[in-house]
Amino acid sequence: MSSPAKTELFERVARVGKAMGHPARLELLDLLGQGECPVEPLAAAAGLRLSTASAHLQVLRRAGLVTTRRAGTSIRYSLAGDDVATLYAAQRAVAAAHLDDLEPARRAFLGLTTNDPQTDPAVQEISREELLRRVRDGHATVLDVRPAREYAAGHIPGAISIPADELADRFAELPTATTVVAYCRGPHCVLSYDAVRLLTQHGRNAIRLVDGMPEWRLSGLPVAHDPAA
Amino acid sequence: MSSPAKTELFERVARVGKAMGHPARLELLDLLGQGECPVEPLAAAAGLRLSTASAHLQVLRRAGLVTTRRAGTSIRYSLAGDDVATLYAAQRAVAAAHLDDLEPARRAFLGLTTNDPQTDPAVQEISREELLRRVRDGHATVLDVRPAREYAAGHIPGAISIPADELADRFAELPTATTVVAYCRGPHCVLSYDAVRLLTQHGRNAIRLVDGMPEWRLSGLPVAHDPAA
DNA sequence: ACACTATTCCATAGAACATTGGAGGATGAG
DNA sequence: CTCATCCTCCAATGTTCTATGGAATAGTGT
Repeated sequence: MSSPAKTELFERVARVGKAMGHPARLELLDLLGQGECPVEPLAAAAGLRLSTASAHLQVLRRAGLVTTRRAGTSIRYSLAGDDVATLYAAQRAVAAAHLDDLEPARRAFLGLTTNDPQTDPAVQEISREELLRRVRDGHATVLDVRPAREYAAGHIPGAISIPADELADRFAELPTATTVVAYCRGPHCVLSYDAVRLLTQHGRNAIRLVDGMPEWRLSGLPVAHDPAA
Repeated sequence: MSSPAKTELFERVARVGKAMGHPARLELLDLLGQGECPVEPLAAAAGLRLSTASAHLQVLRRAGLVTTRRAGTSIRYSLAGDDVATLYAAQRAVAAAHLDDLEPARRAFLGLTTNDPQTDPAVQEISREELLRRVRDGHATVLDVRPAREYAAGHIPGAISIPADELADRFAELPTATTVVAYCRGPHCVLSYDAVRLLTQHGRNAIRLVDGMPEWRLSGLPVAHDPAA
């Protein structure tokens, strides 16, 4: 009954799902959502061997989710389009809505203690609109705690870049009069949570922007690019 | 470097992708997009053995994509929410946009000959808005060619139900003065293509509605439900 | 042309997945 | 109570996927 042509058609669509069906590949998509990147830094950030990361990237490429471009001696991977970032966000949303054990895992990973991010004593969040309001009124300093490469690939206009692992040594660069609004890669990135906790422990007013850079961009808000390659 | 908590978090999200990474499961999602349904008709429609279909449905259920409800002696499966239908549509869109061999496979399955559905001599399509306009002006008869069960679970208001396999015997029920606009399950369903070709061969004015029932519903347009269970 | 570097390819072993037929469970009908 | 129906669960098989370390490759810069 099942025609081969039908199976073949659904198999094509399934290739996309299959590619998004492995934790390592989802993490690579998460990282690529920040901007194009060579293989080696991707592997390092995801905690993968180089050959493993390369193999996963091939799967993503064959599924049409990422593309490559040669830049000098290295090969830069990037998402094949905004629709891929949107698909990834939709999958996260479905998982969050219908899987009972996702939110506990998320809280465990991010170091959250209470159920509601709005009432967590350690890390509170504001919306993108609220951030824009506070910046306009001069009450907020926007802090990008992602690695320098990702900041360079695109960041919120006016944001200061202090990668999370340098934050403890670079407090001085942050003004004390305003609230610091930290952001990072997105809802599954620990960097801004750690940053807000660190700043708060040192008596600063610090808060987190909901989501991260890809969601900012997908919302149609402006993105600043570093002129440096 | 890769924390177990991080892998665990991404694994949860990957479960959704993995569930959408098999052609049979995508077809089941496609069918469930028409409305809730017991296992046996699903298996029959997808061309699967009962135990195979059941196993796939368990995977979908564990991934949070479908839910079950007991109705007498049978168990009705349905999509866990509109977000699942949206995710499925997004995955189809990404596959269509970035996979070179999807469109050929689609055309082969649906029996299309030219690249552009608007110029295909056999099957032309109109938008949902155009359908509404024509119906309002009395120039169109809407025809639902899906199985009776799916029509009963939700259909375009005013549509006539003639399942595709009965169409050849039931021409008489269709008015001759208006154009027949046939619709079915969606862009990966062959029923309305076959129906339009059949009607056209018999000298009727027939045309296809773009996409199908789930996309109509997700567009926020009204859906009529059969009072019968 | 040379060597260098970033990345892919390869072979393999182990893990996860899909299919199948049949046994087992729950529900409603008689 | 027993039967019939509908579905799930199970165990076994074959298939596909993943990780790994090392070899191979392909552009680049000198």
